[in-house]
Amino acid sequence: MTDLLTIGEAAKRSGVAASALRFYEDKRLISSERAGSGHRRYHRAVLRRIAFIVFAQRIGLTLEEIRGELDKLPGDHAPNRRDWSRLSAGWTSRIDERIAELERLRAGLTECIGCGCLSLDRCRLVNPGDRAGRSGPGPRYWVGDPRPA
Amino acid sequence: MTDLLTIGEAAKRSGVAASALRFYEDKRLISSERAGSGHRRYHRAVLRRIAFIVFAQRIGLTLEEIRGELDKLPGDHAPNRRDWSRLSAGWTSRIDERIAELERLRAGLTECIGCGCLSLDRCRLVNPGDRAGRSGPGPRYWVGDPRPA
DNA sequence: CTACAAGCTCAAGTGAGCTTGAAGTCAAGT
DNA sequence: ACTTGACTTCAAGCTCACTTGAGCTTGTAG
Repeated sequence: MTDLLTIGEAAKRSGVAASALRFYEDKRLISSERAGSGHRRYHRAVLRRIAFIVFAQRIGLTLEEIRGELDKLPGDHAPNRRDWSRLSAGWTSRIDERIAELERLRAGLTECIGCGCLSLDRCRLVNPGDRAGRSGPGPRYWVGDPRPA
Repeated sequence: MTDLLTIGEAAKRSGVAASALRFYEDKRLISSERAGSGHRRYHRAVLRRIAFIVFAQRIGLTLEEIRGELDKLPGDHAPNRRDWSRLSAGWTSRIDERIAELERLRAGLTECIGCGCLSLDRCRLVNPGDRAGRSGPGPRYWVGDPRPA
């Protein structure tokens, strides 16, 4: 047992399917070396990278965005504590905004739904301004959001 | 100006695209009558229904689930305050769970990322148990989640 | 009467994030 | 030598929530 992992081992340890790991590699979120056979060999460090990816996904980042973050990691040394935490610096506000929205929605459950104000043009809970962003279910351009060119 | 809306008016008032309204109708989330011409005519009440849909989506329900909720509305009278609020009864806990997760994630930003514990098999922040559900980005069966039969 | 905007249907396309299948290679055990 | 299982690539498939386009009809303003 060296400290290089096969894709199966990496999948098992991370809980992420091998097919997903190949997909991530294809999208340049992770990288591997190859054994003589052509089989992937992962450094143990890939596990932390994968953890970071899963973490970031839960927060709501797309793989594209996550790749952008990972690209900021230094290439000259193995990323340390500070390197990782720098990446997540901006996330707190993102989380805070989402929590704030959920709290407003929760308040609306008792205050707003069913009352006369549940109306898209009048109720601040579901007004178009709040519908920007992509944190809802499914990949869609939020109603009222201009599509990217 | 009767109290029946064309699809264009409904779209404008709700902020939801006409194509989406047709799509919702196709999926039986809303309904319309037809003018002699075959054009859709919506009752004003559809606006509240649409508001409910948008609201529920922000909370993280799929259209399928939303349809299930809407089906619970009484057919014998126009839904009133109580009818609507009954629907959202179970949502509070759903929101609370999601908020709790986001708070844990936020805590992890300062405590956990970059430290030795950012490891998928050890860190409670990103462990597989927390990865169930569909509240993240994109339609996917969360890693480790069994696919529905 | 003529534009032209708005509506219709139906099929196909989009995007994210994967999974699945086909067809083949490689490594280990019996 | 043979089987089994893990791996490879590449293309195609899948879900969700829509949007877009083609081709046609309807409604309205001048």
